[in-house]
Amino acid sequence: MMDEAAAQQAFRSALVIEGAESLAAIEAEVRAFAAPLGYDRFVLFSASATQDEVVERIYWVEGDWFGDGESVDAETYVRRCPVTRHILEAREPFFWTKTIAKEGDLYKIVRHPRGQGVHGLQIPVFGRLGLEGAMSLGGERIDASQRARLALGLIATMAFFSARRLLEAAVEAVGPLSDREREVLAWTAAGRRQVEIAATLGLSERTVENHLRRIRKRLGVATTAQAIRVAIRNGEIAG
Amino acid sequence: MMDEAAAQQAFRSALVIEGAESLAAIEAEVRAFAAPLGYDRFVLFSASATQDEVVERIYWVEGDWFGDGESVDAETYVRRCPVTRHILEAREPFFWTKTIAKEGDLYKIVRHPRGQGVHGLQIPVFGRLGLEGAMSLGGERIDASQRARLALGLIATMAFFSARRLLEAAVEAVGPLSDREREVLAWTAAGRRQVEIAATLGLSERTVENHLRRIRKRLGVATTAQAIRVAIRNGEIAG
DNA sequence: CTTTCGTTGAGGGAAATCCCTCATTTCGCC
DNA sequence: GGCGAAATGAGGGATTTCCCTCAACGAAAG
Repeated sequence: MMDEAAAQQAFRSALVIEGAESLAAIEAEVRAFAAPLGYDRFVLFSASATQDEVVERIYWVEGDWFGDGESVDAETYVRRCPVTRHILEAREPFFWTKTIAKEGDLYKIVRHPRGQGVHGLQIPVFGRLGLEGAMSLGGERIDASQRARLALGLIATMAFFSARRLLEAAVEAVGPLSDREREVLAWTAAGRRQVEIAATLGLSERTVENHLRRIRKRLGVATTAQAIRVAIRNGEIAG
Repeated sequence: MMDEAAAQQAFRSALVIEGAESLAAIEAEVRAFAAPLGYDRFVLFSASATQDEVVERIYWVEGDWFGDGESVDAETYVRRCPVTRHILEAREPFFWTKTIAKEGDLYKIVRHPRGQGVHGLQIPVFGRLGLEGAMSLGGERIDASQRARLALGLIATMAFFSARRLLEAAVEAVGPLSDREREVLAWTAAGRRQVEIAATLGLSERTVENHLRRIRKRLGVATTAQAIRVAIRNGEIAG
């Protein structure tokens, strides 16, 4: 059970993670903090609520998630795990339990995991565009206290943003849209009007309008509404 | 400066706030936790990047935010404060400083507030729909350490969700769309204009327009472009 | 050093959307 | 039978978006 020192350690770890300069450093810190609480399986990934594929990109996967002898790879496992899909409806971190039944694995969202099997904590990470990522931690004898939930929530959120900062920086500029265009479109998808976006970004209405026209042209669509869908499909903006 | 006991207290307070049954209880807990850190001014409100008004509803305002003798009410103050608007661009909690210059108050976003004037910490709160609220804390001699930032971030996030739970009883009833509405929206997402959809479905332009308005209302969004994203997110239409 | 590209901004006008209210019909339900 | 919700449609006006062209500036690329 988390004590005073652990509470202090949570903030210390969060700061270390925030300033981390490599994914390995993040992993090490998370591992070190979570191990005493009984967690020894980790998954960290970016996500979006876009239809089928919840999981966008997996940053880190570690530990014995599948029962031994399973032949599925980590990626497939994460993507099809029902617990992963549940973050679509989740508004906050939640515990889950996997029990092995005769018909196969049975996953359940629970308030207080106990008993046999693998238990875990799934932490959705929200940002300006809604669901942006998540972290899942698991183990067989975990600290499932409310305090652990809060502390791991803090750690996981920091880990996600920090990992994304490190990993997505190099990969940026993939799509045909420029940064500015993506920004304008993201705000449009968020429901803001041209004049509002202009105010927010410190531009003239004209410029925002010009950006949007350019966006439509680039995406080869007729209307802005369609541009939203195409952009989401292409991963240009978050779903 | 936050010590071990304070770290422990942060989690304890967060849990108290999570389980609070009245706004007063939340306020008391936040006050109690923040006071030792030098914070004695508070604002808690729901916000949205999808409306013209950033601030939607103010849950709690307390403390001497304006210099004495000011005649503006709290609401007006919060709504027009430049720091408040900055949460639109923020991705994480940030410190700010208000210095009193001859030409009026000068607000600045800073990393380490110091010196004369009122300092504060603004904490944006994100949820499934992106920016959903924020909390601002201020004082004249505040603990602006990184650890305090994390702890107050935790407290503020919890305070917001808890306050909203109490005050916005049956909000967020994102009702499902009717078949016809879904059909109209699907065509819209496909890039068709209202008049084209009317022709395709054998309706009048008016009806298509009325359907779209109803859709926006149901999804609780401001523009059709936003409706596309929200509908995709909810699985109403294909992404 | 020239060209390209991204970003910014504008004029002028056409087209489309959005907003309010009101009304009719159909359909399932108690 | 009456009641509410969905679907349909309209009037009339206010906003907003969209389209075309033109132009300047800086940075990066050739």
